[in-house]
Amino acid sequence: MPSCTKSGIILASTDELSISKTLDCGQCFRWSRDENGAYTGVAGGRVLRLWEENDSVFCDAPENDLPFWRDYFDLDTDYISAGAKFTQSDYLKTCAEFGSGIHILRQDFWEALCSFIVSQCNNIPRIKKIISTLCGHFGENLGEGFYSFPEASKIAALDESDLAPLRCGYRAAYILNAARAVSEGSLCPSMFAELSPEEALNELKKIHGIGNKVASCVLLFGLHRMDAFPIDVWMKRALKEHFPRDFDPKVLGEFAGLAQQYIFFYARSSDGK
DNA sequence: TTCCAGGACCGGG
DNA sequence: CCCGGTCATGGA
Repeated sequence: MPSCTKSGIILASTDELSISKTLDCGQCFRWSRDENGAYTGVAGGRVLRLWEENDSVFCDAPENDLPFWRDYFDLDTDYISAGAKFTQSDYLKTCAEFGSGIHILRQDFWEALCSFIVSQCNNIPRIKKIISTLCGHFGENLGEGFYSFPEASKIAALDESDLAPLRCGYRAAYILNAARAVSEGSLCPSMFAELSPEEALNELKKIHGIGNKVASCVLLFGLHRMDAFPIDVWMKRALKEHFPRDFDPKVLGEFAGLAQQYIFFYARSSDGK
């Protein structure tokens, strides 16, 4: 992509970070790939374009935003070492190898919360479509067709009829409910700092519309609690087929959530998505 | 037409 | 604690 390189700066090596795996593994819903393999998306009210070239990941971020994107892509965590610990079975090793280059993004808490409410009993293309519509209707216009993820306070002020264009069905009430909790401050990221994994899970599940799975996703993707282990229909199938009946994710250690993402990505990929 | 998708809630056993 | 029904929507 010669047109990209003129203003590109290096974000990471392709050994550290695979942008295609990281952005298409199902943890985020606001990135899209163009015909050249470059990705464009929005996070933190910023638009970013990034691509791989000559064993490096380039991006078009302004210099001032580099710290933000380094944090977002979690570039200060050693994923190569973390992934190398998953040697408990050949299947797990296969998944870890297949998913090498995946990073767990440090996404915004409210965005992850809202996105994974939308995700329930839904498929990924439609989740993306609903979130795109949500941002287009209620986010800030960032130019060139991009919109920020709307603040919780903005959504909290709406009612169900305002969310009708999303076509998200019964999830609309859940979105409003969560938005109000975040907006009022009864639910905020800092309140989880001192909580054990179980306590944090239970705190999130107090919100009507958030159960075990969505809460686990919020912990992993919105609070970067790497031990969280979301189990959806794909994970249930994989666990049933490749793990003992009494399998406890705790045996996978502090990065169990990364293992979960390797397994999820492998299961979906080998099924043709 | 029926089944499925990164589920959750509710009632009853 | 586990079970089945129900909750919208759209694509296969």
